[in-house]
Amino acid sequence: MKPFTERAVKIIKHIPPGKVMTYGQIAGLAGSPRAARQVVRILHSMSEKYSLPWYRVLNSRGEIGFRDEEQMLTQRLFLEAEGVHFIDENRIDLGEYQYEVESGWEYIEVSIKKAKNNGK
DNA sequence: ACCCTGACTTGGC
DNA sequence: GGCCAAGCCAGGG
Repeated sequence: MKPFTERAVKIIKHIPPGKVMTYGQIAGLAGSPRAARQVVRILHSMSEKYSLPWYRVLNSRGEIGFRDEEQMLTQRLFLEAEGVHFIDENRIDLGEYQYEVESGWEYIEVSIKKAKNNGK
């Protein structure tokens, strides 16, 4: 797995319950700000394999990306189960739920290490 | 090795 | 607000 992919996977796994991140935001933190589509690819092909909380990733407008009604509903139910309130059929308030990372990738790395230490 | 696929984002009309 | 084009690229067939 390439470094970008590896970092993106770590970031996605690191999103806390009840919070969301956008495709572009993840791409930026992983080191390639314009690679939102790669994040899509990762979610599409690796969610199951790496147990990713895929439903916590939305587009830059705070909407669920799926066009398909059933998949969209599935994602919405996952989020609502974590307390996320929808202001529209498929849209949430990013200002309220977006997981903001202050200082880039380094911060994520530190947080992951902390989480590991807590687990010991 | 080439080709296609993706749930995207941003900036510029 | 909408439409368009460009940027991005690993994994599977």
